[in-house]
Amino acid sequence: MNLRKATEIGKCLSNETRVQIMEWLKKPEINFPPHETLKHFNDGVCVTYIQEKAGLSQSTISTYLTNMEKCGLLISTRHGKWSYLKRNEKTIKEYINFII
Amino acid sequence: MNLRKATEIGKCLSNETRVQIMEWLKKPEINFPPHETLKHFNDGVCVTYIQEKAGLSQSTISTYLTNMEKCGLLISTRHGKWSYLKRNEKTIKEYINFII
DNA sequence: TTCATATATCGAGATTTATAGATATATTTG
DNA sequence: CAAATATATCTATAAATCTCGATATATGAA
Repeated sequence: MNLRKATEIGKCLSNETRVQIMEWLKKPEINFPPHETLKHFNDGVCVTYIQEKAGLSQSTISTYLTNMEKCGLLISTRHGKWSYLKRNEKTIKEYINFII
Repeated sequence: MNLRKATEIGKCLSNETRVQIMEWLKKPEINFPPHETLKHFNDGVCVTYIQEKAGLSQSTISTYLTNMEKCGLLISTRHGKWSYLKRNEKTIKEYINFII
Protein backbone atom coordinates (compact mmCIF):
# COMPACT_ATOMS: atom_id res chain seq x y z
CA MET A 1 0.00 0.00 0.00
CA ASN A 2 1.22 3.48 -0.78
CA LEU A 3 -0.14 7.01 -0.87
CA ARG A 4 -1.55 6.77 -4.39
CA LYS A 5 -3.24 3.42 -3.88
CA ALA A 6 -4.68 4.51 -0.57
CA THR A 7 -6.10 7.62 -2.20
CA GLU A 8 -7.71 5.55 -4.95
CA ILE A 9 -9.38 3.44 -2.30
CA GLY A 10 -10.43 6.60 -0.49
CA LYS A 11 -12.10 7.84 -3.69
CA CYS A 12 -14.11 4.63 -3.88
CA LEU A 13 -15.11 5.05 -0.26
CA SER A 14 -16.17 8.69 -0.74
CA ASN A 15 -19.65 7.83 -2.03
CA GLU A 16 -22.49 6.59 0.14
CA THR A 17 -23.72 3.95 -2.29
CA ARG A 18 -20.26 2.47 -2.69
CA VAL A 19 -19.67 2.34 1.05
CA GLN A 20 -23.10 0.76 1.36
CA ILE A 21 -22.13 -1.91 -1.17
CA MET A 22 -19.03 -2.71 0.88
CA GLU A 23 -21.26 -3.11 3.93
CA TRP A 24 -23.81 -5.29 2.12
CA LEU A 25 -21.04 -7.57 0.90
CA LYS A 26 -19.96 -8.30 4.46
CA LYS A 27 -22.98 -10.62 4.71
CA PRO A 28 -24.20 -11.50 1.20
CA GLU A 29 -26.52 -14.26 2.39
CA ILE A 30 -28.40 -11.78 4.58
CA ASN A 31 -28.52 -8.89 2.12
CA PHE A 32 -29.13 -10.66 -1.18
CA PRO A 33 -31.30 -13.48 -2.48
CA PRO A 34 -29.57 -16.72 -3.43
CA HIS A 35 -28.66 -16.74 -7.08
CA GLU A 36 -30.90 -18.80 -9.34
CA THR A 37 -28.01 -20.66 -10.91
CA LEU A 38 -25.15 -20.56 -8.45
CA LYS A 39 -26.30 -21.98 -5.13
CA HIS A 40 -23.60 -20.43 -2.93
CA PHE A 41 -22.03 -17.05 -2.15
CA ASN A 42 -18.40 -18.20 -2.40
CA ASP A 43 -17.66 -15.63 -5.10
CA GLY A 44 -20.06 -13.03 -3.78
CA VAL A 45 -23.06 -11.47 -5.45
CA CYS A 46 -23.86 -10.82 -9.11
CA VAL A 47 -23.93 -7.29 -10.53
CA THR A 48 -27.66 -7.31 -11.21
CA TYR A 49 -28.60 -8.00 -7.60
CA ILE A 50 -26.31 -5.24 -6.38
CA GLN A 51 -27.71 -2.88 -8.99
CA GLU A 52 -31.33 -3.60 -8.06
CA LYS A 53 -30.68 -3.18 -4.35
CA ALA A 54 -28.76 0.07 -4.86
CA GLY A 55 -31.46 1.50 -7.11
CA LEU A 56 -29.09 3.23 -9.50
CA SER A 57 -28.73 2.58 -13.22
CA GLN A 58 -26.99 -0.49 -14.57
CA SER A 59 -24.21 1.58 -16.14
CA THR A 60 -23.56 3.51 -12.95
CA ILE A 61 -23.28 0.40 -10.79
CA SER A 62 -21.16 -1.34 -13.38
CA THR A 63 -18.73 1.59 -13.34
CA TYR A 64 -18.68 1.64 -9.54
CA LEU A 65 -17.92 -2.05 -9.30
CA THR A 66 -15.26 -1.92 -12.01
CA ASN A 67 -13.45 0.87 -10.18
CA MET A 68 -13.80 -0.86 -6.83
CA GLU A 69 -12.20 -3.92 -8.32
CA LYS A 70 -9.42 -1.91 -9.99
CA CYS A 71 -8.39 -0.34 -6.70
CA GLY A 72 -8.49 -3.74 -5.00
CA LEU A 73 -11.54 -3.36 -2.76
CA LEU A 74 -13.44 -6.10 -4.59
CA ILE A 75 -12.69 -9.36 -6.35
CA SER A 76 -14.63 -10.14 -9.51
CA THR A 77 -15.24 -13.68 -10.77
CA ARG A 78 -17.10 -14.61 -13.93
CA HIS A 79 -19.36 -17.64 -14.11
CA GLY A 80 -20.91 -17.80 -17.54
CA LYS A 81 -22.66 -14.56 -18.26
CA TRP A 82 -22.65 -13.40 -14.63
CA SER A 83 -19.98 -11.48 -12.78
CA TYR A 84 -19.83 -12.05 -9.05
CA LEU A 85 -18.33 -9.57 -6.66
CA LYS A 86 -16.95 -10.11 -3.18
CA ARG A 87 -14.85 -8.08 -0.78
CA ASN A 88 -11.08 -8.33 -1.08
CA GLU A 89 -10.27 -8.60 2.61
CA LYS A 90 -6.54 -8.68 1.95
CA THR A 91 -6.45 -5.24 0.35
CA ILE A 92 -8.91 -3.89 2.89
CA LYS A 93 -6.54 -4.94 5.67
CA GLU A 94 -3.58 -3.39 3.87
CA TYR A 95 -5.50 -0.15 3.52
CA ILE A 96 -6.44 -0.15 7.18
CA ASN A 97 -2.84 -0.79 8.20
CA PHE A 98 -1.80 2.15 6.06
CA ILE A 99 -4.37 4.50 7.58
CA ILE A 100 -4.01 3.50 11.22
CA MET B 1 -20.07 5.28 13.15
CA ASN B 2 -22.73 5.04 10.48
CA LEU B 3 -22.93 5.13 6.70
CA ARG B 4 -23.09 8.91 6.44
CA LYS B 5 -20.20 9.57 8.82
CA ALA B 6 -18.07 6.91 7.16
CA THR B 7 -18.71 8.50 3.78
CA GLU B 8 -17.72 11.94 5.09
CA ILE B 9 -14.45 10.42 6.31
CA GLY B 10 -14.03 8.71 2.94
CA LYS B 11 -14.39 12.08 1.21
CA CYS B 12 -11.59 13.49 3.34
CA LEU B 13 -9.45 10.49 2.47
CA SER B 14 -10.12 10.81 -1.26
CA ASN B 15 -7.41 13.40 -1.86
CA GLU B 16 -3.70 12.67 -1.90
CA THR B 17 -2.68 15.74 0.08
CA ARG B 18 -5.18 15.00 2.82
CA VAL B 19 -4.11 11.37 3.10
CA GLN B 20 -0.52 12.60 3.18
CA ILE B 21 -1.34 14.94 6.06
CA MET B 22 -2.82 12.01 7.99
CA GLU B 23 0.42 10.12 7.40
CA TRP B 24 2.64 13.01 8.42
CA LEU B 25 0.70 13.44 11.63
CA LYS B 26 1.50 9.87 12.66
CA LYS B 27 4.99 11.11 13.58
CA PRO B 28 4.93 14.89 13.97
CA GLU B 29 8.39 15.06 15.53
CA ILE B 30 9.90 13.42 12.46
CA ASN B 31 7.93 15.31 9.82
CA PHE B 32 7.79 18.81 11.28
CA PRO B 33 10.14 21.21 13.03
CA PRO B 34 9.52 21.87 16.70
CA HIS B 35 7.30 24.87 17.18
CA GLU B 36 9.06 28.08 18.22
CA THR B 37 6.71 28.68 21.12
CA LEU B 38 5.25 25.34 22.11
CA LYS B 39 8.08 22.93 22.91
CA HIS B 40 6.12 19.68 22.48
CA PHE B 41 3.86 17.92 19.99
CA ASN B 42 1.15 16.95 22.48
CA ASP B 43 -1.50 18.78 20.51
CA GLY B 44 0.05 18.09 17.13
CA VAL B 45 1.30 20.56 14.54
CA CYS B 46 0.26 24.11 13.71
CA VAL B 47 -1.56 24.96 10.49
CA THR B 48 1.29 26.99 9.03
CA TYR B 49 3.76 24.11 9.20
CA ILE B 50 1.31 21.76 7.55
CA GLN B 51 0.55 24.35 4.90
CA GLU B 52 4.21 24.95 4.10
CA LYS B 53 4.99 21.25 3.87
CA ALA B 54 1.96 20.54 1.68
CA GLY B 55 2.78 23.42 -0.65
CA LEU B 56 -0.81 24.48 -1.23
CA SER B 57 -2.35 27.83 -0.38
CA GLN B 58 -3.21 28.84 3.15
CA SER B 59 -6.92 28.95 2.40
CA THR B 60 -6.92 25.51 0.81
CA ILE B 61 -5.13 23.87 3.70
CA SER B 62 -7.28 25.68 6.23
CA THR B 63 -10.39 24.34 4.50
CA TYR B 64 -8.94 20.82 4.37
CA LEU B 65 -8.08 20.83 8.07
CA THR B 66 -11.43 22.29 9.08
CA ASN B 67 -13.28 19.54 7.20
CA MET B 68 -10.99 16.85 8.55
CA GLU B 69 -11.76 18.05 12.04
CA LYS B 70 -15.50 18.24 11.35
CA CYS B 71 -15.64 14.61 10.25
CA GLY B 72 -13.60 13.58 13.29
CA LEU B 73 -10.31 12.64 11.67
CA LEU B 74 -8.40 15.40 13.45
CA ILE B 75 -8.52 17.19 16.79
CA SER B 76 -7.87 20.92 16.81
CA THR B 77 -6.52 22.79 19.83
CA ARG B 78 -5.87 26.50 20.01
CA HIS B 79 -2.92 27.95 21.87
CA GLY B 80 -2.94 31.70 21.49
CA LYS B 81 -2.97 32.55 17.82
CA TRP B 82 -1.98 29.06 16.71
CA SER B 83 -4.19 26.10 15.96
CA TYR B 84 -2.62 22.71 16.45
CA LEU B 85 -3.86 19.60 14.71
CA LYS B 86 -3.40 16.00 15.69
CA ARG B 87 -4.96 12.72 14.62
CA ASN B 88 -8.13 11.61 16.37
CA GLU B 89 -7.24 7.97 16.85
CA LYS B 90 -10.60 7.19 18.43
CA THR B 91 -12.60 8.12 15.33
CA ILE B 92 -10.02 6.52 13.07
CA LYS B 93 -10.49 3.24 14.93
CA GLU B 94 -14.27 3.55 14.74
CA TYR B 95 -14.00 4.13 11.00
CA ILE B 96 -11.76 1.12 10.55
CA ASN B 97 -14.12 -1.07 12.56
CA PHE B 98 -16.93 0.09 10.33
CA ILE B 99 -15.07 -0.69 7.13
CA ILE B 100 -13.53 -4.01 8.10
C1' DT C 1 -26.97 -18.25 -36.57
C1' DT C 2 -30.33 -15.48 -34.15
C1' DC C 3 -32.27 -14.01 -29.85
C1' DA C 4 -32.22 -12.90 -25.05
C1' DT C 5 -29.75 -11.71 -21.01
C1' DA C 6 -25.77 -9.85 -18.28
C1' DT C 7 -22.24 -6.68 -18.12
C1' DA C 8 -19.08 -3.02 -19.94
C1' DT C 9 -18.09 1.21 -22.18
C1' DC C 10 -19.08 5.74 -24.34
C1' DG C 11 -20.73 10.50 -24.48
C1' DA C 12 -22.87 14.25 -22.29
C1' DG C 13 -25.08 17.36 -19.05
C1' DA C 14 -25.60 18.22 -14.00
C1' DT C 15 -23.37 18.47 -9.72
C1' DT C 16 -19.53 18.55 -6.66
C1' DT C 17 -14.90 19.37 -5.45
C1' DA C 18 -10.30 21.76 -5.90
C1' DT C 19 -7.89 25.65 -5.34
C1' DA C 20 -6.65 30.32 -5.14
C1' DG C 21 -6.95 35.27 -4.03
C1' DA C 22 -9.34 38.55 -1.37
C1' DT C 23 -11.12 39.62 2.81
C1' DA C 24 -12.54 38.89 7.65
C1' DT C 25 -11.57 37.53 12.35
C1' DA C 26 -8.70 36.49 16.35
C1' DT C 27 -4.71 37.09 19.05
C1' DT C 28 -0.36 38.92 20.52
C1' DT C 29 2.78 42.67 20.72
C1' DG C 30 4.40 47.44 20.66
C1' DC D 1 -5.19 51.50 20.11
C1' DA D 2 -2.39 50.13 15.82
C1' DA D 3 0.39 46.77 13.57
C1' DA D 4 1.70 42.16 12.71
C1' DT D 5 0.76 37.37 12.48
C1' DA D 6 -2.17 33.13 12.28
C1' DT D 7 -6.23 31.19 10.82
C1' DA D 8 -10.98 31.19 8.84
C1' DT D 9 -14.33 32.32 5.48
C1' DC D 10 -16.09 34.11 1.02
C1' DT D 11 -16.26 34.13 -3.95
C1' DA D 12 -15.22 32.45 -8.25
C1' DT D 13 -13.25 29.58 -11.92
C1' DA D 14 -11.29 25.17 -13.34
C1' DA D 15 -11.31 20.36 -12.86
C1' DA D 16 -13.27 16.11 -11.46
C1' DT D 17 -17.04 13.22 -10.41
C1' DC D 18 -21.91 11.67 -10.83
C1' DT D 19 -25.23 9.61 -13.35
C1' DC D 20 -27.84 8.38 -17.10
C1' DG D 21 -29.27 6.66 -21.74
C1' DA D 22 -27.40 4.72 -25.68
C1' DT D 23 -24.60 1.45 -27.50
C1' DA D 24 -21.20 -2.31 -27.56
C1' DT D 25 -19.62 -6.80 -26.09
C1' DA D 26 -19.95 -11.43 -24.11
C1' DT D 27 -22.28 -15.56 -23.17
C1' DG D 28 -25.83 -19.11 -23.20
C1' DA D 29 -30.15 -20.76 -25.27
C1' DA D 30 -33.13 -21.86 -29.14
